[in-house]
Parts: sequence; structure tokens; C-alpha cells
Amino acid sequence: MANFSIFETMKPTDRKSEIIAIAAQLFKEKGYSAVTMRDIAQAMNIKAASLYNHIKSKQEILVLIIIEIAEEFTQTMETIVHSEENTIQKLEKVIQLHIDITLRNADALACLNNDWMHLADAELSYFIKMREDYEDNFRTIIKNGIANQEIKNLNVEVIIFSTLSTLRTLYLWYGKKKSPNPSVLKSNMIQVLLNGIV
Amino acid sequence: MANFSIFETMKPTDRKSEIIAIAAQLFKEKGYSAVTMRDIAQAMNIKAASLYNHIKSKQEILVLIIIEIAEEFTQTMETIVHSEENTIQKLEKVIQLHIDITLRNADALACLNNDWMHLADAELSYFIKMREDYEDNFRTIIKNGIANQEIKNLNVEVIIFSTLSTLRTLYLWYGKKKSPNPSVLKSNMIQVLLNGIV
DNA sequence: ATATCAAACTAACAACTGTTAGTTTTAATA
DNA sequence: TATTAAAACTAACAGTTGTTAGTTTGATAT
Repeated sequence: MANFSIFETMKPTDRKSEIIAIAAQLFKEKGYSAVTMRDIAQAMNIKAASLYNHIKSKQEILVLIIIEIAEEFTQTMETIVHSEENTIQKLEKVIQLHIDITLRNADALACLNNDWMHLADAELSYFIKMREDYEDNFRTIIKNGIANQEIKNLNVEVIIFSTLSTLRTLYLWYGKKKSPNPSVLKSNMIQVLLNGIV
Repeated sequence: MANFSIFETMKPTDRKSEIIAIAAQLFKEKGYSAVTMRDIAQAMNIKAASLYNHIKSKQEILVLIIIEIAEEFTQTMETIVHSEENTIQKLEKVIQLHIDITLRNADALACLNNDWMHLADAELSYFIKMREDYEDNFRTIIKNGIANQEIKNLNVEVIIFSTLSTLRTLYLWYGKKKSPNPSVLKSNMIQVLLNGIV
């Protein structure tokens, strides 16, 4: 029986996704540990116990916020590093990746950056592994670029952390009054990170 | 009576300072909210209640960790922005400032970056004010540099946040196996941030 | 109408939180 | 040796935490 109401078709997110989205928002503001289940419930206008009709635990919320987005970073980076493009094009793709995810899900990104250490057991190891792989792939791009003389022969670690620091904390700046629109952001970011400001 | 023992003269930090140093270390690893007074006490091999012979509250620890270092940033930036040097020299001084504090007190810096929102009332407002002043002064340096044509005419906000992101999260990278020594770090950082990597 | 089922509720738990009060230990001073 | 003061202790508190159990609500399907 085709009884889809307008409301059903207009509401693509189920209750569980709503909880995760709202939790991510709260985690961004105060951090995982400082946000209680009662805080999350209140933000949804329900009682804390009702959350457990949809999620297994507070931990599960954290895992769902962080792991999916970490996998996207890891997989896309894997694609970029193995592509046929030159170093500059690869770096532009990495910048694009960070901007895209920041625009799409700044809250989850904040959570990933600040609260990953509150993951436990298997998920913690998995996350750390992904992060290492990501950085190793980035390092490979830079080293190849230096070998090809596409990139200046500066300390590799300094290049990596200055670039990644900026890209990883984009969520802190985006949404502020003075932040530029996405395409201006991208082109200026490429200029600043690759060619410097002087 | 000159009865200073070797131990006294060798121990320049009193008990309160020890608490603050250990707390900062724990806050860096897990964040302010996730660290309990019992955690801090255990790290000092005493009981939680004993901490209150030295400090007024958990909040006070946070304030003492963050405010002092925030004031140092704010004041030094004030000096730099009003100095007679050119833009490049000013930026080099700002980079030096961040490296210095990172090397001297990475734990407190991590705490300042991640836990400032757990300050309360007057201290929270005071911190936010200092951070705004700091960024305004940085913005002034960049704008003057662009006006003088010492700096490329790129989006000012992008320049500010890419530079500050890197400098502010230095503590995350420093101390890792692959990180270079301070003087190499400084010269490479100036190269990367000012002149780019390409 | 009745049955069904997701999603809300109330009530409670055991563990943990920051903190206080009052007491004992420790080590230096008179 | 007696005194003092710093710094530890034990015991407990009131409030908060994540979570469970069992129940009620409200809309949809038979």
C-alpha cells in the first residue's frame, strides 16, 4: 500500500541519525566527556532513557560519529596517493577533501579531532591505524614531490604538520562571520599552503 | 639559620605547582572533563581530599593553567605589533613566540587549546577577550603587510587561520619521534609558512 | 475495533563526581 | 623535648552519571 506521507518522504533521517547529529553538535561545543545523556535528550526534547530505544550506549554514538568520517578520509587519501596525477594536483585534491568534509559535517570533524581518545578497544586501535595510514600517505606524496623537485627540499615533517594542522582545524574557522565562501576558500587555501604568503 | 638542604634548593616547585603541572599533563591526554580529582591525586600518590590543602577547586587548577599562558601570548603579541620592525620580522617573532611556549609548556598549551570553554564567568570572558585581541593584532600585521606589498594580496582570513592553526597546534607534533630540533623547526617553519612549499 | 510496534515515559540503580570536616602524620623550629 | 605548621589521611556528603526495567502512548495495519 503506497501510503507514504509528505512528511515521511521529507524526513530522510531516522531518529537514530537525529540523535547522532545532535550529539555531534554538543560534543563539538563541550567535548564528549562534558556532554551527558541528559544533555542530548534535552536537546531532542525527550528523556534520557528514551535515547536507549535507538542507541546502545553513549560510546556507540561516539563511534558512529567518528569512524565513518575517518574511513572517508582514509579511503579518499588512498585513492589520491595512487592516482596518476602530479604532486601539486594531489595536494589540491587533499585540500579539496578536507574542505568538502568540513562543509558537509563540521560537527563530526570537531568530534573526530578532539574526542578520538575516548574511543575504546578495537575502535580506538582502528582509528589510530587509519590516522597513521593517512599521515604515511601524505608523507609519501610530499617525499615524491621533493624527489621530483615539485616541492622545495624542506623538512618533511614540518611540511606535513603545517599543512595538516591547517586542514584539520578548518572546522574551527568555517562558519565564522568573516570566513569566505567555499570556492574562494579553496583557491586561497591552495595559494597560501602551496605558494606561501610572502 | 642557613639550613637549606640540597633537596630544598633542588626543588624549586612547591606542591601547588606540582599539582598544576601534573593536572595539565592529564588534561592534555584526556581533556579537563574526563580527568577526575582522584586521577590527579593518584598521579601524585596521594588521596583526592589532600589536594584541597593546596588548591581551592578543580576550576582553580584550570584557571591557573590557562590564564597565565594566555596572558603571555597576548602581551608579547602586543609588543610585537607595536614594534618598529617590518612585517616579515614581526611574523618571525610571532612564530618564535609560539615555538618558545610550546617547548616550555606543551601541556598547558594543549589545555588552553582544548579546555578553555570549561572556564567560567569572569575568566571565560577574560580569555575570550584576550584571544580576540590576539587575533586582531595578528590581522593588523597581515593587513599592513598587504598594504605595504610585503605580503601577497590573498584573503586575509585565510592567511590568518592557516598560519594560526599551525602555530597553535604545534604541541600536537612536537615531541614526536620525527620532529626536528628547535632551531631547525624555527627556520623551516618560517620557510613553510611565509614562502610556501612549492 | 483490535492488534501491532516504534518511541516515548516513570522510577530507580549502582557507581562516580567534586568537595568538606575532622584527624593524624611528618618534619622542622624554639 | 615540646611546639608548630604543612600536608597527608579517613569518612562521608549530596549531586550527577550512564544505564536498565517495566509501562504507557499514539499512530498504522488487519
